[in-house]
Amino acid sequence: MNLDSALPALAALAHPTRLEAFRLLVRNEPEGLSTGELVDASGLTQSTFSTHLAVLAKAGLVKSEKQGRQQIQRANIDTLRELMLFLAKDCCQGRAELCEPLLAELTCC
Amino acid sequence: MNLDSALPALAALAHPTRLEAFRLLVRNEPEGLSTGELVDASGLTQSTFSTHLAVLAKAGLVKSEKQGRQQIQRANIDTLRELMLFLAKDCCQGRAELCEPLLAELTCC
DNA sequence: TTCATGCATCGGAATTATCCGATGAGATGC
DNA sequence: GCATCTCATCGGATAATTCCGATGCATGAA
Repeated sequence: MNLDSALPALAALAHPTRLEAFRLLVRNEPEGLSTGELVDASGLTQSTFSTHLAVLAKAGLVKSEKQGRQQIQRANIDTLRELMLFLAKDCCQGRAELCEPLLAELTCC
Repeated sequence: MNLDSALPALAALAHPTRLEAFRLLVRNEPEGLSTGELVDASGLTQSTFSTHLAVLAKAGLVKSEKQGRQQIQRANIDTLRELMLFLAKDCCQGRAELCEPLLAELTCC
């Protein structure tokens, strides 16, 4: 993950509909949810939500898979991990004291 | 950090100029940099960069302090930590196996 | 074959973001 | 007082985002 791949990921998450959808998918790992279920949860139109989903997919945060005539969506935790590593990297280089509290709180969960 | 505070933070970082400025401030902790130095690094107009800085400040990612007639900007690592915790929380609840690789890579730095 | 379902994509309208130059406010130096 | 420096804010132009209904394209059922 570099600047060019972190920016689309951040932009994808910087929208209430997309952030909610992504978190919903994370909570539904590893089964995933169909696009229709996500549409219902969003309260938006099917076409509108479809474009949001495309943004998440283009950023690598969501992977989809055909299943009959449904499209099953799954969160890509690897991309989330890489994004967090990218954000944390600058803090940690040469000054671990900045990231230690972060690690302390992360390990508790 | 909840959804309403995470969204402005994500939106603030989802712009090349702001992400670069924030990372530059993180690397310059804890001294900080003046607004003018950040403007020079951005290559943008002073007024344009000032609005970007206001976005970062409003999201709580940057704190500023007067020093003479300069404004010293500093990264707020607490907000970054809270944002990362917010993003990681959903992965970890009930399924530590999703976040373990993340922690493993974070502890190495 | 025919019909219905699930989803992506197109066209267009409304909103928002981004950028710049110009101006204003506060602090410092002469 | 007066000029200068540093930065925030205003107006306005351009570009991007967001949203919806309509359409198209598969898949599965009748």
